[in-house]
Amino acid sequence: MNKIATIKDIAKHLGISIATVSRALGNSQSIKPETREKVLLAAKELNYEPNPIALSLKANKSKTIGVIVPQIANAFFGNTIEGIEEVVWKKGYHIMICQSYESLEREIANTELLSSRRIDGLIISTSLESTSFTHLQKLIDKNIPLTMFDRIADGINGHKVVVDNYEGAYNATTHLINSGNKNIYCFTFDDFISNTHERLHGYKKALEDNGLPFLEDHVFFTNGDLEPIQQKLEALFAQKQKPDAIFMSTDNISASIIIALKKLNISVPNDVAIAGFSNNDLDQCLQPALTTVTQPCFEMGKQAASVLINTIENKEEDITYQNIVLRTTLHVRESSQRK
Amino acid sequence: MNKIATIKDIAKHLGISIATVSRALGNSQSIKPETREKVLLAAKELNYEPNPIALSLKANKSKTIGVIVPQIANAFFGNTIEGIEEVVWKKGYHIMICQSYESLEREIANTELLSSRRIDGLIISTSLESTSFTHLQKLIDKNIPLTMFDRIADGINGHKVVVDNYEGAYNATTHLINSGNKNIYCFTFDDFISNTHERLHGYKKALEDNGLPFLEDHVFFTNGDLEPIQQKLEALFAQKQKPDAIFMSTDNISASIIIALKKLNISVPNDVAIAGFSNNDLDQCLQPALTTVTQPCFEMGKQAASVLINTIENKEEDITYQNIVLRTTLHVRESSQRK
DNA sequence: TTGTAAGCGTTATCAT
DNA sequence: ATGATAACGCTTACAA
Repeated sequence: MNKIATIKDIAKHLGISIATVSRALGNSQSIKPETREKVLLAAKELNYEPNPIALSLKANKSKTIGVIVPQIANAFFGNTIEGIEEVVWKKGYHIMICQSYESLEREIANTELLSSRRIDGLIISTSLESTSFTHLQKLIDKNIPLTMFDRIADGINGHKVVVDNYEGAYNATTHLINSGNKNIYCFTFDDFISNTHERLHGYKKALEDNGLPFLEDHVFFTNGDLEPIQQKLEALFAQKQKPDAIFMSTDNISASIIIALKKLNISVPNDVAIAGFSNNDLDQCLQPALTTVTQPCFEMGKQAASVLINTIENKEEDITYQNIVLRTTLHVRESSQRK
Repeated sequence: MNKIATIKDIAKHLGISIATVSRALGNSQSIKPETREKVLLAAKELNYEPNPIALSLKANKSKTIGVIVPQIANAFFGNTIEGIEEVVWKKGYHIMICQSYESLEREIANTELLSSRRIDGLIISTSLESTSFTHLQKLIDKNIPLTMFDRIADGINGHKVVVDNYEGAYNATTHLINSGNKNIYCFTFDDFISNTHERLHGYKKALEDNGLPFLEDHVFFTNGDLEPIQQKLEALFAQKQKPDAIFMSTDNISASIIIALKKLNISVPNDVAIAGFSNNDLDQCLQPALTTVTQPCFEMGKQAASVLINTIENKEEDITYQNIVLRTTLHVRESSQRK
């Protein structure tokens, strides 16, 4: 059993003071080169590793950034976290990841836990249940800086990193229209969460700009669960006036729609054209007829972490919160032209 | 700006000693109930939150468990981490997640970083490059307990949580044989990594038990990248003696094979039957002809965390390392019967 | 029942 | 250039 040495051990070993050891190990000028040499050597010999916990206590900084996402196993968030990590490790920080599982209650619990763990900052994508944000406000009151990404809280002071959801939805819908579709449905989550709100807006505007009517009953609100989506599709395709196309507002919804269409034996794009937000590699590969709007998750994570760490390290200055908007990419894999 | 109070603040506020506050806040018996009341009240008023960093320094425990996996965004590891988290948070610990990206170098760097961060234990699934495990041995020498899961290092002292890879492979291969297939290929990673080693073994044994020959050239070693897999398949199906079926040894390989077959216009199960390891929901849904061996990721994570925390909290006793083997599930979605 | 003080590992402010 | 000491927040003998 190899106990990790402390500066105290080194001091004792060398018969000098701990202060001198500390200076030798740090960047201090006021240290005789030879002493430094000696200390460095002893440190290596004794297996010294600085104790970050002691440093944290001293500096009142944890060098830890909290991350709260709905679910890691979701590819979108998984990839974003990779981006966060890339930046964070490089800057000597580490991350503590929590999952809200789309529950506001757990999100609040996580926020409090992270705060009590003395994180230096928080990166969050709020849960679908989160309509009130007092837990985030509390954090800000404690002077813990914040980056929100993807799903953001408008009234809250913090960095905001999002993609241009409006544009993505607009482009996808426009693509469907240009492919000759007129009777276009929208499957989305709701009109309150920041990102789906914008996407619904993009869908509407694309219709309008192309002289197509926006019909309330063409918007179906869903959390992405397969069952209700399948039922809704079944009902829609039982009508005499069937959908030409569907704009899918989220990852989950896209996945469920693809599966449901398969189960219902509705062929894409022969029976219906589909386009929408999706970051899942597999359905890109398996569905050549699917046009997807993909988000730069990795880049998003990098930006989110980058602005946050900047703020953390320059706390003395006035904080100016960044509003970063990234572009989505429209992947057209095969014409969705109706026959 | 709401500074978080310390016990010192409370003591000053109440005009009593720090020690008394500490006792009131803890489980000490030797404290007058009224004093405790007073302290608790003041703590609430002043916004007191215990500082885990100070506690760590005192107790020489970080209440932190390190987790190293190849990649979070991979559904298998994402789900496992969810299981780990479930247990860990409940026990008052938290996790620090690192990714090796299948690189031994990064795995070593991560191990050292986590160790210097004073983790209380490590949960790891080693990278595909990891054939030497001195970095893990170093950890054990530092008395940091270890759980390995999925991909394990045989010679290393630590808990091991795996699925019955042999059985899973045996069942999948047997299923292919029972469906009337004789000329069965195996696509696998290698014969050294613990899990794929066992899977190859299961494949062989199933052939043997059914009186089929094992042919070296029927085993294709691949890291799961699409390109080489597609080329190999193209070559195989250009032969006069085409494959009847393919046993796929890993998640990635399964995904790439499905995509490649699609691109090559080889139909499943008409042209070829396939079965293998896969934990991706999507391909389960999209490929009714695919028979999959799924692993209980979530359960695996729970077990991994559970045995580790037990060891951490009972360090005084002799450590007995657990060897936990979970069962896989064979999902047969449609007969892979050859026509 | 309460207070005093040492200690966890480190840095920083004094002196020397 | 170096040493002694206080401080970070907390727990815990030891004294009172």
